[in-house]
Amino acid sequence: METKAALEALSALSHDSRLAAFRQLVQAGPGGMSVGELRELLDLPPATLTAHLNILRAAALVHDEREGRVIRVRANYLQMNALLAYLTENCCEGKVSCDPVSVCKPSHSGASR
Amino acid sequence: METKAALEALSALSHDSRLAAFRQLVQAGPGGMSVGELRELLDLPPATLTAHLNILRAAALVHDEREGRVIRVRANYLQMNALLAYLTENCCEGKVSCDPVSVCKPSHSGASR
DNA sequence: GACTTATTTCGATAATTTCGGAATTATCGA
DNA sequence: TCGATAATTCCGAAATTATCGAAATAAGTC
Repeated sequence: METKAALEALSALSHDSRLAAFRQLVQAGPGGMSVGELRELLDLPPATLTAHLNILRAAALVHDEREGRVIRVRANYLQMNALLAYLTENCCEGKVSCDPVSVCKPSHSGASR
Repeated sequence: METKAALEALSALSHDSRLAAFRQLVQAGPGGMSVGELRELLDLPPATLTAHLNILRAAALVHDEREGRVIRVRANYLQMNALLAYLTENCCEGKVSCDPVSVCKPSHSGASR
């Protein structure tokens, strides 16, 4: 991951509602959630939620898939892990335990609902 | 770590110069760097760098210590790890490999230059 | 004390981000 | 095709954040 992408991901996450949304999705796992479920949980006006989702999307922190009238959103674990790795890169002059971060993977890639 | 602190850390890191500064410090290890060294590396006017450092300080992402005329700044690895842990908390409904993050520790706490 | 270097605070201007109502697009079922 | 539901785009006022010169503070040297 290069700096630009990391910055985009970090600014995306540096907002109350977006951080909450992302964490909900991370905890929801590979099944993700619909925009509507998210909207209800976070209690935001639709336009506001969409604006936030667009920022998370642009940062590639979430994925989208339309399922009929509903849009299903999922956390992008690869991008999340890439961000964590970026932050800790070459940590401590390489002298200490600084393995490349490997934290969370979606169970089987492409798992559906 | 609670949400408020995580948010503060994320916004602190979501800026070009601050991210660069923090990563320099992470890579510098427990020895840290002086504000002056940082200023030269990042090529920023003193007032601007101080403003950024104040934000990283408020977020507890860095520590300070005055050494004579110089101020030595160090990355706060505990806070960094807490942030990573916060982001991945309860990842994937606990179904997959989601161990609490443990990424980087300062070699011996309190090591001085 | 006078001088030098290191860093911070102040404060004013400039740039960016946030919010959300209203209008719009997409999909489905009848 | 019509009506309902889901989600998005548009856009501009309000709030927040960034930038940095100039003045101030801190510490060391002579």
